[in-house]
Amino acid sequence: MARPRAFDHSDVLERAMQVFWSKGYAATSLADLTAAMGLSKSSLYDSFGSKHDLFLQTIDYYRETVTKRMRGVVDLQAPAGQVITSVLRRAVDRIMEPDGRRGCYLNNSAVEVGPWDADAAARCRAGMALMEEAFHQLVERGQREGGVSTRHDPRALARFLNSTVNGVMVIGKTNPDRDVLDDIVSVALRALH
Amino acid sequence: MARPRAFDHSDVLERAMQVFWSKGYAATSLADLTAAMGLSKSSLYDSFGSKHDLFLQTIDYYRETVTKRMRGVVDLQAPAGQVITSVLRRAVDRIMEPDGRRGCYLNNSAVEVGPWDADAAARCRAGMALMEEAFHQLVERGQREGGVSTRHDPRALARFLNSTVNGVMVIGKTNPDRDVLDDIVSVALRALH
DNA sequence: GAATTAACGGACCATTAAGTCCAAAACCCG
DNA sequence: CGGGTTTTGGACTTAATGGTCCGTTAATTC
Repeated sequence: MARPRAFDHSDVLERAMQVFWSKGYAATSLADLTAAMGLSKSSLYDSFGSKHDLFLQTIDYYRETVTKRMRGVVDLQAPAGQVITSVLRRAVDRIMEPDGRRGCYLNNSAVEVGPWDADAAARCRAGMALMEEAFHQLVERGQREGGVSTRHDPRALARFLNSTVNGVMVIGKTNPDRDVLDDIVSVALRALH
Repeated sequence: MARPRAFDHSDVLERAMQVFWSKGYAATSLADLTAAMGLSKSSLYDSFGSKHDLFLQTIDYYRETVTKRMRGVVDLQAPAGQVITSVLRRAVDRIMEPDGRRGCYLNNSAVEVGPWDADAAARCRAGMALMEEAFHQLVERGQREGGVSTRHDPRALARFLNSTVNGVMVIGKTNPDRDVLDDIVSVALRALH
């Protein structure tokens, strides 16, 4: 009866996110977006509303993908202490990759746009909460298994780990030096064991 | 013979920095700047070159004031371990103040503008290095005095502390909850002692 | 093949931004 | 007072930007 959707919605959303991620919200123009998404301006407005609406949708999209990935990590069979270690180490690895020093999307967005964009800020906060929650589950399991020190409240450790990841992201953004980031992670991990 | 400068250069620079700090670079318009600085557009361009030049100068200015403050902190008579503790705690206090959740100026600027502004990024990196250096001196002294664990290299601890401060800033920006920040600092301090 | 809907191209608009320029005014000091 | 400077106000330019609109084209189903 009619023409079906010719482009994959979440694929296009993903590409929009990549642009915002690389350039930031304000520095991204509609021309950048249409180029990256392979969409005409009219289609963009038809499907996503506006630049700002699109931006909010990319944050939601990011949160969902991260949620999925984190769920996979939390459900891993390995001892939770080791899982936490490898999560931190992989964060460092990713920063050292060519396109990795863009930092964390939630982090970037919250910093750039938070002060004047309550909608975006709320979404970022929700995303951060999910990260903390994932760490929380890992820490609880780690403490039961014995791989993680019980000197601290699991909630406190989860918050600390979340903060550490974000700290690494920020430091890595200004100074992507492997030795520096490894030092940070080493000390942080010491606090867990 | 002639009219002396009618405004205080660094005072005006300070105000410009406050605006950039609160709104970010891109979201700050010339109108915002002239209003806050109490200067006409012509004077602004005469004295500072351009919006972008002005921005770079505010980063330099910030670095200098922070350097001074940090030097004062490093030279404090109290045991270095206690000084470090109070530095972290004060960071949390400042975030809880009404205008404190703006985060760290270097941090914000690096995140927002770093990807496309090499000049600003370099200045931010230099500022971060100064912070790390201050922590380094404190840690070394703390280890000599016995208040800081010698299990880690002083450089590694300095980097860790610097990262922790930045992590706290970012978390505090998205979720300014005192309990969360206190948890982070408590765990981090445990790693030192 | 006709009806229906998705997507495009691109002209068009309104707004706002940064930046320039210059004549007038405010100011200080000899 | 008057000469030399600083600072101002505001008109003006230039160049993007986000956003709207609509006629056209393409794809799909009945």
